[in-house]
Amino acid sequence: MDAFEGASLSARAMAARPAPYLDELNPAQRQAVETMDGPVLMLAGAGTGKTKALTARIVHLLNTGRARPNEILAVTFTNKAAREMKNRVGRMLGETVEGMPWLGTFHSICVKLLRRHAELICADDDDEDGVVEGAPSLHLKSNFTILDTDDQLRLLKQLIQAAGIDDKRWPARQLASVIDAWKNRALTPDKVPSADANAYNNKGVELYDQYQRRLLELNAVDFGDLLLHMVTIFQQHPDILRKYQNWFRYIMVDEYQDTNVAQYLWLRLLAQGHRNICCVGDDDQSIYGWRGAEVGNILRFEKDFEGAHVVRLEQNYRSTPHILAAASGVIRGNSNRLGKELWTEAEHGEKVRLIGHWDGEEEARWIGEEIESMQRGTRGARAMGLDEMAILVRASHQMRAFEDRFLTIGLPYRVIGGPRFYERMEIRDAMAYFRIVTSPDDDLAFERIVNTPKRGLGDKARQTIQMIARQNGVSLLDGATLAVEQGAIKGKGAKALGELVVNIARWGRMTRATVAADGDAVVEDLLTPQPTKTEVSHVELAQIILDESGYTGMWQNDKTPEAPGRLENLKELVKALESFENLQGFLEHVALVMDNDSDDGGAKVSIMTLHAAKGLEFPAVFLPGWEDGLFPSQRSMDESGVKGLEEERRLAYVGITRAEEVCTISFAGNRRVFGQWQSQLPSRFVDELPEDHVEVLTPPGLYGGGYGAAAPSASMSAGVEARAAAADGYNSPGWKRLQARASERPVSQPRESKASVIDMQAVAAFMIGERVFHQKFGYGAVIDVEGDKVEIHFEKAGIKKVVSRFIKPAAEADDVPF
DNA sequence: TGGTTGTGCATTTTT
DNA sequence: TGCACAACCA
Repeated sequence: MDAFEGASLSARAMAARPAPYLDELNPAQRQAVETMDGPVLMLAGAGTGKTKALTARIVHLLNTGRARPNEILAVTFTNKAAREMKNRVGRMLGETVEGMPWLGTFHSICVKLLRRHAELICADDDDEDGVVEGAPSLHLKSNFTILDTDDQLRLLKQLIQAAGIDDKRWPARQLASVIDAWKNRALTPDKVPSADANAYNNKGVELYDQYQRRLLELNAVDFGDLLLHMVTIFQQHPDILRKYQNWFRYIMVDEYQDTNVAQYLWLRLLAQGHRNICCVGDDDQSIYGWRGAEVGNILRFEKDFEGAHVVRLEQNYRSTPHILAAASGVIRGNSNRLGKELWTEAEHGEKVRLIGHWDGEEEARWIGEEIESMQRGTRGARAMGLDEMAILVRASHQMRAFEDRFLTIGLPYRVIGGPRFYERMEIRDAMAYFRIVTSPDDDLAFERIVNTPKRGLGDKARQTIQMIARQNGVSLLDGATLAVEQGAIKGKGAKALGELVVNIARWGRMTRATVAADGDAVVEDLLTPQPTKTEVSHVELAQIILDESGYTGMWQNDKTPEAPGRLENLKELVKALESFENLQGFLEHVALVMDNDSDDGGAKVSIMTLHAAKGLEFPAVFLPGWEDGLFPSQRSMDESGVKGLEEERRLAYVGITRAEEVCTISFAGNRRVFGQWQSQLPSRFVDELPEDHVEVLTPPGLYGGGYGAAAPSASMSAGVEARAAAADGYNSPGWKRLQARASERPVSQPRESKASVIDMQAVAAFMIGERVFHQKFGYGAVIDVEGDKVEIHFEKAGIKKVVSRFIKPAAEADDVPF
């Protein structure tokens, strides 16, 4: 079956004349839709109807007969966005959406393409004259498996060990991220610039090379390869590139600000011919710099594609003026922008609300109650449903506080973007079973399941299998068979392994039987007698595999609290099989298609990270945890400096602009970090909120009432006055002044408070260069002061960041000069 | 082999 | 604080 075949809706779409969808657009949107030839950059702010415009453009292309559905390449970043766009196109056309095979994520499209050309990826392919001795040159095969992060780590770990590198000092995940970054920048091992060569203890490139070779041996690719391989193929095979350039007559890219170098190259190669490329994006919403996205791509679009039309979408249909103004105020702090001013016709609306809390738990408690009262309609103009509210956090560990709280008060919630369904351990185990059954060469799958459930096969047994397999040049599964036959493995393990091998072979036969039955054997079925034993559907077979292998049993006997959930997931997995023809088809699609959108009814509050919230909108949004170090994240600032800070600010912008009616920002004075209580300063972004559009709320509990003793722990129990002081400092309009004072005051001052009392005002009482003493780290010199955190170069312990109340001026600690 | 205990470290963000 | 991994013991 060729994906290039025409699609059913094309004929009708092309015949259609009227274009009612155009009437629904505003002038800017309409311009973006009707500028059909040549490069177009649609600069679309948050909530300006860019998806609508993009969809209309697709429909218009079809409607005017400029392209057939399968000649349009439309790329999104998430499966969800792709699905949504398909649905919208279908709705606009009043047709089903089967006909847009090239609407999808970068990854899903590249999988399709790469399966057609996999054999072009090989080792040592440019050497014509016999280089390889003995070893046949390796080619990728079209049935390659896609490595997930876990497999990738396992593989790298093996390589690191083989290279004799101390895994503790250079963990595999570090190598993984180095390689990942290279792939994002479209750097194959031979192209890694020498400036990067010292990455990973100078062994980075070498290991990268070995890793790629190993992947080829395993007939596998990782996420980055999907794109990178396609770029390589396009670069090395102009004829193939030309074929696709001609085929994809129109190219559309959503969220262009998030493209990395590899994606950018890929797109540029494809668009080179006709240059009918339309990119949509918002430089202010570029929040994936950390995984290689280059805001530069959107900033230099006009240079890349000369004569590009730039259309600005600036009318916002989503939020109230106050919310919009607050977001604009924050994003104004960034310097490198294309510049857009969003405006709205909406008039009324609440100001953005700001509230400070004593600690993270109180914050969760307050938000919980606020949600309940909004639900009842006691607060604000109308009663809201739970699914109209969302809590957006910076880092996923912040979710815990809310989950705890909501569980105790019985507030239904849903966490979006947790570990994806197919990434869960049990799902991957089950998939590994399916994989080894359908393709016995899959060594990764074999490794994963040999001893799951426990079969008494430990490290030694596995090494033996490895060895035998390598000696005979066969797969691990065959190696295991040999090992059993030769008696290389003894005892319980041998028996269990023997059974496993036999079972896998048997299931494999059953699979092939079901494939045949599902296939085109209708006529033959009438002629040949029914194959008696093979009358199982692939769904039943999957169940049989899981049951007979003992995998289901393993979880049934497991008494940990997660076990029932895992069994539930397995059931779901088996159910998901129903929509596929056979196991093989399922395996090909699952990794890229399945997500955990389990819409198990009932209105629920959504909890998610800011990243996961991009593209979504909610009437009411809570943005907790606006504290320096948490948001903006310390790490982001440490690693990428101003660039990092600007990305954090864009994240703040994304957060605020998710809100339609009510936006509530909050921060806590104290937070538990690694089980330690730490005092926090409000985020610098809080200061950047324009005062006229913000209402500062007073937290409950300030006047003695409210929540009783919320003292976080005995040692830190601060007593009423400190608490009141904290709350007062933050929530009277003085919160801004307090911060100003703190930052103006890197001067050494005698501090009055004792360390046992939390005093918000006791911040930053040290001077840069001052010699200080710390109980644990000893003596050191102050390098930097930031809020109440002081960065110190300790003589013994190196550079550390310490909360100021844990250090003393060196003179106080010890008068003896050094 | 497999289970247990102990240590050290960690929290961004994900197709 | 809690998880992951390593060393240890049965």
